[in-house]
Amino acid sequence: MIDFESAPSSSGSGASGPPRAKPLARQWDAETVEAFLKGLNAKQREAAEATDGPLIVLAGAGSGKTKMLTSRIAYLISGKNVPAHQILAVTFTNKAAAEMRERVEKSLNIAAGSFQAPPVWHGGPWIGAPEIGTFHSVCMRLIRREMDRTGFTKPFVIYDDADQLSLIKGSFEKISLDDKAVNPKSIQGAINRLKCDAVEPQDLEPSSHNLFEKHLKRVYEQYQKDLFANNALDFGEIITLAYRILRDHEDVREKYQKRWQYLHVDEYQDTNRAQYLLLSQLAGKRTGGHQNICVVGDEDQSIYKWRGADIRNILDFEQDYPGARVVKLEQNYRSTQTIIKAASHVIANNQQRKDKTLWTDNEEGAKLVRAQLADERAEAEMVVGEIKRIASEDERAFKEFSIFYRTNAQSRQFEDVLRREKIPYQIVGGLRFYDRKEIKDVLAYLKVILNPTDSINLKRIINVPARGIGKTTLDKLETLHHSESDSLLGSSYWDVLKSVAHDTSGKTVSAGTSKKLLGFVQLIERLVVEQPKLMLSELYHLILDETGYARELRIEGTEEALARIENLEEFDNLLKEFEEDQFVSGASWSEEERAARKAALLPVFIEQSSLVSEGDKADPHASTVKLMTLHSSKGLEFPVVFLVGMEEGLFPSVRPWEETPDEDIEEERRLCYVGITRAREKLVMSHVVLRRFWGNTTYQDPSRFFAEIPDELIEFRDYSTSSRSPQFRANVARDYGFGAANAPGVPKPSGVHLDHSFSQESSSGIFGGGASVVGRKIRHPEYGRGTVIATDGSGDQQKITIDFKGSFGQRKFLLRYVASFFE
DNA sequence: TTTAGCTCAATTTTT
DNA sequence: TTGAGCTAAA
Repeated sequence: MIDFESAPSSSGSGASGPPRAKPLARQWDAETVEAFLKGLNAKQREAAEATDGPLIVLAGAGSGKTKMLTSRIAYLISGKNVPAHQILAVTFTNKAAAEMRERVEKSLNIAAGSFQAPPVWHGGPWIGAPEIGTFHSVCMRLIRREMDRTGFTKPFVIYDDADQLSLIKGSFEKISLDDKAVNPKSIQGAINRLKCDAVEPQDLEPSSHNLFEKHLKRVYEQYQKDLFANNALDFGEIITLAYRILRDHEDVREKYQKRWQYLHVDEYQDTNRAQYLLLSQLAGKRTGGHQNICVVGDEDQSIYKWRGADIRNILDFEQDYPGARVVKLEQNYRSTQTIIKAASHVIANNQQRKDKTLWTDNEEGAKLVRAQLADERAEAEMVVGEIKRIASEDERAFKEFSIFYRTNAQSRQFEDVLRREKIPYQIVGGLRFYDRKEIKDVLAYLKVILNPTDSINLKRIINVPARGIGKTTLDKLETLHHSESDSLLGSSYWDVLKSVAHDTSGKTVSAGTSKKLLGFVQLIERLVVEQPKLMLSELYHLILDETGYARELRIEGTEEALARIENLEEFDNLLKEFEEDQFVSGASWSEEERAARKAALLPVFIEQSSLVSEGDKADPHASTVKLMTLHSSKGLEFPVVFLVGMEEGLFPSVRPWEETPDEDIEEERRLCYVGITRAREKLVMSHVVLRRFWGNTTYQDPSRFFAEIPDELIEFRDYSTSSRSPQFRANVARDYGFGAANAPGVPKPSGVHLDHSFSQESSSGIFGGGASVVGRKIRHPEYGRGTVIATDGSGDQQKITIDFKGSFGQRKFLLRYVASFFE
């Protein structure tokens, strides 16, 4: 391993060393340096120049924080003569990282791509480039550099959520835990939450009467072993492993504290506990860090609590880093005054926030619109109608419009109408390209070729396409595998598979079956041999040919199969593009260098594919209307925004059977704030009277967030009486036994429409007589076992507090909804 | 071994 | 309503 502390700061790379990005040997005169800072406002400039010591920048929506960050990095390099490689900047998305990299390069006026890590990376530094990447990519690089501290040896795979769930189900079997006793998905959720909090299995102390927690600890322990045995990491583990390396090895920690002298963290409000601890290892006082840490965030845009983001990280920064400088960026350059005022009024209802007031010099702009529609069909018609109208009246391109919804399920209505009207649209987010079945299948082949120890991907493809290896055979293999690993031989699933395939005695499986297995084993072995000789796309074609994957789909011939073939072709393009990227400007490379690059194609591609999201590629310039969830909208902006489904229960989202804590409502409110502040000029918010959910129909109240916007900023348009669809009428008639003529004025059942059988059963009141339920045990389908520790309210509104111990803690429920869960 | 029908569950998803 | 995952029949 190359010691990068003593590496020369000029490009004195050894004869056979890796190619390096060109060092920034340029001299910067004061005038040029000043030019970097000139475009900033006073606050932005203050933040950019406060380079030493802890700094927190509270950056409101649209306040130019990326501009500030990139100028700051450019200033560090040019004005402060900080070697570029001593600068680290972490973001959450690849897109944000790419943008930052690009903009720093641009302001330093150096060729785009100079900051790209060399594709073939041998563990040394690339002098002259700041390290800009996502938490996950930065941690992966660290882990790879320090691989000898981890026990991992081979190229590892990164398991996504689906892979993780499969592995967890396997862990259940290994410890003979019935997946009906606890739901593997809730265990998965709990494990991931624990990882976000950097809690390891040995830290858990399950109380003796809490079954869920006991199971959790056992599964978590086994799961960690299984991950290791598969040479696999999950997303949470990438962060926690990097953290543990730094925490447990002083020399490594010191090395990185020296290496990265200036830390930058974007979207700090979304960091979780593990990420927080990781940063403390690099910068913290207690760990001997330099404390040159600049975090940028907006507590009002923290919308990932449910994924472990800990809002305290941003709220408590000043305590964590005493003497921290605080700079607020409050001027918004994006939206009209009306939009900013509305957003500020909404967010002012939150308790958990810092004192920060967004303002703008922009013009007042049009009033917001609140539109009430009869049902979701009418809502979609209205939105698309408005898009057409505004597009022609204001001469706007379709790319200037966007539709935000709370849940993905809402997109369908809009898609239907957009398609009918032949308006080009694009769904941002949604199902990732890499999550499609056929892509996961071919990726699984690639991953297995790289790392046959990876049992999850091996099992995925062992009978895909169908080659006559059925459940019975798989069960036998599984049993063998378990007993083998018990005997500490440490054989992988792949080893077991090979030995069974070569066993023609007919003892374990029939001769016919072992022949089929052998066919598969030889296929993989052939591919493993061919891999280093081939370009990635050639290998891919070989896989498709040898397995007959595409052939099968072509024979199937259904529309779905054809779509899959298209995706496989798209994947081919992607591979070719990737190859070209890896070989740009490679004319002068030696044969060895070329061979090394070729061999590295597969591992580099695999890792990259595991760490990218669809959103990274969504083309903002394509002239299409963009549809996305509110979560995906963060960081984007559009001239015209439609915020749909603004109804109680849907947005803010509420689970009717459970009391919603204020914190959750606050998070929904932040989501609303994010949505509103995406709009530059026009914002239309809509809600419907009647909405169909999973087959049944409910009356919807308008979202409480409307009430938080002052009347003078918003115009109300009621389309619900004129736009009633036949479906609407039919539903009202069916559900309420009267014609639609009465409907709009009808006394609305408040809140959510209840399922009659359910509410009747519970109101008959097994516990209605006032008998205390405190101390009773309950088994909740989602949270497992718990004990009632308190009640309040009475009658229909009686609530109980249940302590689930473990990671779910105490939760409040309406008694009538959980009455049937008592043991 | 495959597949047709059944049950069950169902926010948000940067990596 | 939709989809995934599982059991019972071909």
